[in-house]
Amino acid sequence: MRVFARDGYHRAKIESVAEEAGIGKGTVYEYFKSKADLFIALHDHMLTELKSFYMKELSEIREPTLMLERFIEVAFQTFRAWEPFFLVFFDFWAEGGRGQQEALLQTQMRQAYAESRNDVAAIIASGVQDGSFRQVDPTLTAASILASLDGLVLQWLCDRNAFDLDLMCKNLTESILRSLRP
Amino acid sequence: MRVFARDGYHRAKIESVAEEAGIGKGTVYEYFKSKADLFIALHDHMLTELKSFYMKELSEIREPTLMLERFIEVAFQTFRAWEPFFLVFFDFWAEGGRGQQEALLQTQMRQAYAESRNDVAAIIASGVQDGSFRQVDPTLTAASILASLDGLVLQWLCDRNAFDLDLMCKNLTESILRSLRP
DNA sequence: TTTAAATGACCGGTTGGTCGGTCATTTAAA
DNA sequence: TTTAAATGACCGACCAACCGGTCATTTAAA
Repeated sequence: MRVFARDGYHRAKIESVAEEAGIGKGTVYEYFKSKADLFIALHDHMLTELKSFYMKELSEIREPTLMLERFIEVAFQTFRAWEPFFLVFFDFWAEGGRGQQEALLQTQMRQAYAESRNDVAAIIASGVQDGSFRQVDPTLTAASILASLDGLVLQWLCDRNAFDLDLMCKNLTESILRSLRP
Repeated sequence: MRVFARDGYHRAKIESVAEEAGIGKGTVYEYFKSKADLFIALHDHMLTELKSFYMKELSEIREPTLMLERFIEVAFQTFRAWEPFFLVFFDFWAEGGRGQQEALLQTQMRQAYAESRNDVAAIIASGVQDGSFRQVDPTLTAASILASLDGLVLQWLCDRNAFDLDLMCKNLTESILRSLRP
């Protein structure tokens, strides 16, 4: 993760990865078939890690509004705390977005996105159900909330002075909750 | 643009670019110092093109609400119409997001982002001024609107079946306008 | 002693960039 | 008007660096 984050997928050398891991280059190939395979494994691993973090932080909350609030808050926390993590996403997007090569990566990204949308959509739907939120399409709304978050990391990683993360978190939470008010 | 969109920056061969342009490989180097130089020139060109398109579509509108509505609509139009254009953005983000290499690209991306934020912020600010919108921080709000749009192209390009663009456009417009209502 | 893991020197394919040379067009001399 | 010189856009064969992946050898565990 550190090497891919620093150098990007294509510039990253297997030898650097080995070095960072404190092993020999050949040893990398004892565990991973190829560079692409290693990259995909990293993608898997990161998504699992991220998801389990969210689960832990949200597990005890039941109320839709609070859940959504907390979800956004946690997202912003991860931006700061797992910066290299998100830098690698640049490459996942670049590689997986283009179907041509790395079809497997694309498939996994689609699944992961779909899963995230469903998770968030479930929160929205329950809020619509119990009247906390107005009637909206849960999936579309979930997609656009995730999009805001993705777009903001992107913007922030490109220029850490673009905006203050805490202020942005407040601002975004308020906007989203207002847009969902019945 | 076509070659970079299809193959991605790193996989794209100068020879392919030359071929696509119907010229010899050596000729490319008569006009561009290096692959990176060509890429940066493309970035410049695309941003100019995009901006002039927005200007044309928005020039006659004065009312902030209508402007914002139209802005989002135009954004969604460009997603569909200029697909390869946005595919290249994957690589701009991946290359420019990492300061290490390609420092020039990063600088230009930061400027471009800042400029876009300012343009949108101006619309928001005028809406706040004339009472169409509630009191919000124009820059933060502009950043998050742009983020939504960026995030949505990303998601849509990764999986064109993720959601319907027209429905999403309607949904997002409504959400944003609601969140800005006084 | 046997087996398995680890290693890094090495190989070969790939590709960014170079360079000597060609040729159509323009300039200007005759 | 004709001819010759000058120009520079264009070309692609070639070079050298780089790096993913292999494998014969070493190390160490069982």
